[in-house]
Amino acid sequence: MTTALLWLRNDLRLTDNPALLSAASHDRLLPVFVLDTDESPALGPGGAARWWLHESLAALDAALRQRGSRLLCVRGGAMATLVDLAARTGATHAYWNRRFEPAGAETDRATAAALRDRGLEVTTERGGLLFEPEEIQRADGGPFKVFTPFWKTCLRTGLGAGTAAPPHRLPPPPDAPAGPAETLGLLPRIRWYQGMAETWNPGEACALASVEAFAAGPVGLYKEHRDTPALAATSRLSPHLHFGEISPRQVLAALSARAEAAGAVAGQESYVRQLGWREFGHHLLHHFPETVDQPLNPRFAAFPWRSGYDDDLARWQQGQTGIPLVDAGMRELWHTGWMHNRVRMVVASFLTKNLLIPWQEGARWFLDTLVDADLANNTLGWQWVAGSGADAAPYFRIFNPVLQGEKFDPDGAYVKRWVPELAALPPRLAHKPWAAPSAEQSRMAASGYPEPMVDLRDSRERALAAYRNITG
DNA sequence: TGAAATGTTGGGGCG
DNA sequence: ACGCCCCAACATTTC
Repeated sequence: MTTALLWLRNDLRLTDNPALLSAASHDRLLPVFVLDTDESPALGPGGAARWWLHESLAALDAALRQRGSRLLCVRGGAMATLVDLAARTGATHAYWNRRFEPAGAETDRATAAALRDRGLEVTTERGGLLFEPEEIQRADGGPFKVFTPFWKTCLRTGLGAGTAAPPHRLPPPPDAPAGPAETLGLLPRIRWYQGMAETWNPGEACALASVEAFAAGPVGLYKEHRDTPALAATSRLSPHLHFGEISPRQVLAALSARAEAAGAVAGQESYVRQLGWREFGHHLLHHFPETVDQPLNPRFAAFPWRSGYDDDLARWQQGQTGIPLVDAGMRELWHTGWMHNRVRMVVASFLTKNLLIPWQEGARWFLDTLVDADLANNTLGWQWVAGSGADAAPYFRIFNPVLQGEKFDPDGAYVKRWVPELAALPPRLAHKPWAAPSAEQSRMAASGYPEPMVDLRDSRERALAAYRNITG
């Protein structure tokens, strides 16, 4: 008689889950999720992600129950919890899929050692990346810092194929206390997540439905429409991927299954390249863990960020900057827990360049408000925009939110959706309400829409001057 | 996965 | 017909 612990973390799915498949060969199986109280709160799930996590765990529990199993959710130190559960259930084996965030990987090493000390056989399986961070290296063995050669190496290595079907039936759980998702206390008392609940359906079943829907149509126009935030042209898979409700291998498989029907080679390539950025983010975080809050480029340690910016930071967070595209993005984020990627770049550029507020503040806000809050992707994105990271945009690449708006939201549909104060403006003026006739301006002022908090030209010049400070 | 300034070219209006 | 100027359109450079 053997009993296995299956430690689930960012792999909340039954399909293509290597650890689950291996663990299912035992007589008894206890799937467990631990909300790790030893983890630094800054690295744990933020508010929006906690809502998602709750829903996803509940969905996973339901799916497990259909197969004769169930999920145990526990709050506590991860290592102590697993050691305790092993003792209480007489577990002989433990399984999990590897994860790659520095703190998590360290916890995993310590936990594996502790369980092995107590006589368990511990097996870790391939995690939710196409390539584990050490699998891709430069010819000299070092890590990549530039995306294109990284991605070429990935493509040359081969993206792999084949995903595992979910088991029909799972071994029954050993005697153990019940622990539904509610015991984790992830949901806030105030129902601020209403907008998220209206926008998203967490859980594996919905992840699978989303990828099928995307593969069946929108991916064909992805290359053309991916930068148009008013359209539903992107996959919206980021939170599903973050929690591992679907693996990137499954995404690739779904795309290639539909490839000929959709006739969408260019769109697919362009989309798969985005999965490549996800791989690259994890590669970088693994090799440069300090970049979570330190600039990868050491020159930026001396950057003259402003101080005493709390009020300005709050206006950015609340979508009250007076710049339509920035405010629309920040309000979309607050309401839905998500923001279109083109707009993420614009709001990030505005915070770091036009407001000279450290990118770490923006990164922290995103981690707290995004349902797809992912340490690797978020760190890469913010350092990229700030110009301090790997393969970064040169610092002087400063987005002009008016031009970006006119280019990617030409009729103003996106900004009007999230900033209703702008509804009456003609498309020509939707991204620069300050140029509207004065009667229209006073109407907007009455609706509460603010004047721009900075002059875009002056603040651009100020940013360039600050940049010259550190480049000498 | 930038924007703005500066340079170049060529068509057309006009004396 | 010709030269001149203007300026849009595009290309290049700079930040």
